[in-house]
Amino acid sequence: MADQITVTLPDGSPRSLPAGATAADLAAAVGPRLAGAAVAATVDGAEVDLAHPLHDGAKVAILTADSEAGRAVLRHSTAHVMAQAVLDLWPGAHFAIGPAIEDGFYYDFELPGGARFSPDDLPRIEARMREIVGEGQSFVREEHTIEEGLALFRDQPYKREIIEGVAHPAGEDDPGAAAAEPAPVGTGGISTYRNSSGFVDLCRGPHVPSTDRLGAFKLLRVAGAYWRGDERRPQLQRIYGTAWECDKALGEYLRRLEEAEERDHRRLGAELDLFHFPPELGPGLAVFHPKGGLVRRIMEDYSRQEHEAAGYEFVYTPHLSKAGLFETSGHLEWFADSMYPAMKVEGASYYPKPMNCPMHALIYRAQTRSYRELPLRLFELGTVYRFERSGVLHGLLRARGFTQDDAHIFCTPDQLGDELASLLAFVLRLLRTFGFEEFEADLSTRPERFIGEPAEWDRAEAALAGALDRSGLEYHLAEGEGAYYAPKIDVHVRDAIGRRWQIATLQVDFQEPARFELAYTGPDNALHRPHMIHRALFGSIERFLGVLLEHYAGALPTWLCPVQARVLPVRDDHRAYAEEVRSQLGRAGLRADLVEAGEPLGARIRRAKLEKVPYVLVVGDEDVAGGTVGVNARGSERPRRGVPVAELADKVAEEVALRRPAPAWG
RNA sequence: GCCGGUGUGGCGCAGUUGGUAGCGCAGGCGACUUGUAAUCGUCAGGUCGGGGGUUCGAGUCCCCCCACCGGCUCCA
Repeated sequence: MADQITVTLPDGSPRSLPAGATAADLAAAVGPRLAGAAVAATVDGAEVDLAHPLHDGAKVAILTADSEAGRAVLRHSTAHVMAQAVLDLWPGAHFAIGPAIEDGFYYDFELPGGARFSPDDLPRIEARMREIVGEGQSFVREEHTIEEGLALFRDQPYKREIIEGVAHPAGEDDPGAAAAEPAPVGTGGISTYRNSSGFVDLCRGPHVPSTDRLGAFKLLRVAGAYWRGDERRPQLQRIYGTAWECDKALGEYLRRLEEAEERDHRRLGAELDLFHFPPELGPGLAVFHPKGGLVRRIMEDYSRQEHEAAGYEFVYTPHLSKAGLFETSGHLEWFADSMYPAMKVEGASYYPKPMNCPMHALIYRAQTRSYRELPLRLFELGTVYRFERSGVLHGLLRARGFTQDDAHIFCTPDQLGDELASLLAFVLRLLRTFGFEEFEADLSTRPERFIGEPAEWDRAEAALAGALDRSGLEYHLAEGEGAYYAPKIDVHVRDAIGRRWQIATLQVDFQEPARFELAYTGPDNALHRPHMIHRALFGSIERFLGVLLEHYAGALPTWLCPVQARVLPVRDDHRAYAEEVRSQLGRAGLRADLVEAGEPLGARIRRAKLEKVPYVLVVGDEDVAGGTVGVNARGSERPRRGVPVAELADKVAEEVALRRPAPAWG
């Protein structure tokens, strides 16, 4: 009826438009710059194409390419163009799903005749994509019935399967389906996008109006990926790519990838002579060299010190156990495939332990316990062995042998809340000491397969949630992600370049105490079942060191450095003074070494820098005369000359004592 | 485990259409004695991840295995 409609912009201001106006019209009405940057829109919170007609009273926001939501549209559209290119180049190829992901996109394909992509195919596909982009093909949305959709994709089994899923929502039978790509519209129909060349893809949208809006993209790698994430289903060929709003943003992203590569802890571990994985030992088994051993020992000593202060008692348990222990705990029933197989000795089966908890339960059970002893906190740097599948190993971050800073807290139901709250505080304090500032937690709840009673799980989950609420820590609910015996809180950190690492874990277990028949005598003189908290703060020492190396790009805080200072005499005749400086630093509790004047000073400085030594100390004529050193601190612009040795020693010793994350003079 | 890729002296790399392995760094030795990211010379070091095959002859072609890398699946 009315010729005009009124819509509301994100800032709350109303805007009148002719009836039938689209989101693109709105963008144009606001201004040419917005019209140029627009890639899609949201109407009442739902994402739509720019060609979407607006209704009266709609709340509309224009999505631009430089926002996260806008980039997601861009990436999704780029994925479609990639699919179009692949289907052009491999007639008869099947295509499956192609969503936007963080920093990019992928699309899964199945090539005719079981063919596979090779890395050489990526440039060919990219070239075809650039042609499509150059042609400025429009994305045209169409709505179809299920029947029409099935007919349209008669040669595309994966698309048909998705459509069937829309027709008959499987719900809980098919959890993987919706995860990767949102269902292509809900109720009884599907939507597609047709490019002007005739390429049609099943898709919920929205898309950019035309392929000419794309261009800052690059295909990165090919990989195998199971259809619907199910390893019993066919494995498809996945191509990963990245796409950005402009070449500059693309370039910055590619540089970030290079930077991440330079931070690779496996590479740093070799360069800094910290550890390696000898093939003779087998996959996933590391040895620590003297320097790596030193870093590790400092970490472990610090951990022990903090645990002692927090009321933990130290225990030691063996690496092996007879099978019965892991039958009692349930590990053999649940994780036998991920355990090293048994060795048979004297008619018994012995397994390397995959966890420490059953042994700690035995220590608890070694005597009758009174409520007065609780909470009982048993701590161990316990080395465990897990037979991880060969394809998942990843340096120290995923190894087959590793050491947990593991503890089990046995407590009464009344004590649970306070224990959990103080544990969360403990974790954050520890992680801050190691230079992490941003934390996120996941609360993982009862999985589909579990032991025990749902009511117990509910109580355990409530205890964890309560502790999180008290801590003020931001957290996400990870439903069904708990361990088979307990719900858990996983604490993640963000590293220096924004990557998220899972570090600590904290689990409330009502099951193992029952399986091991643990008990304590209460004030009522009756037997009660204790609760058991499993917790590891570093998680794995090895893994945590790997994360630290990536976080600091190998430039560890001074307190953790194997060599904290290196003294370099300018000439041989400064050697005696240099030795005096070195030993003075040693007396101040610092780890300092000395490199003689066998090669030019510049070369020695360069080597020290490559080894990321925090303080390079040069001593020459002036220093011998004045009792000073030249201080070249890691990360500083220029060296300082003439610093009194005592002053330097004090400053660095203080930095170490305070465990500062970077050289004080940096 | 699955898909793809890679595997040459401690490390980083070169090795044309198959004809019996090179370079840089690191290391040893010698010289140089040096004020803030690579001094010069010299020596030594590999049979080319392992095994099998094709060939007169294989680092270079084929097969099997192993390890590593990138993903997928998994992660108590």
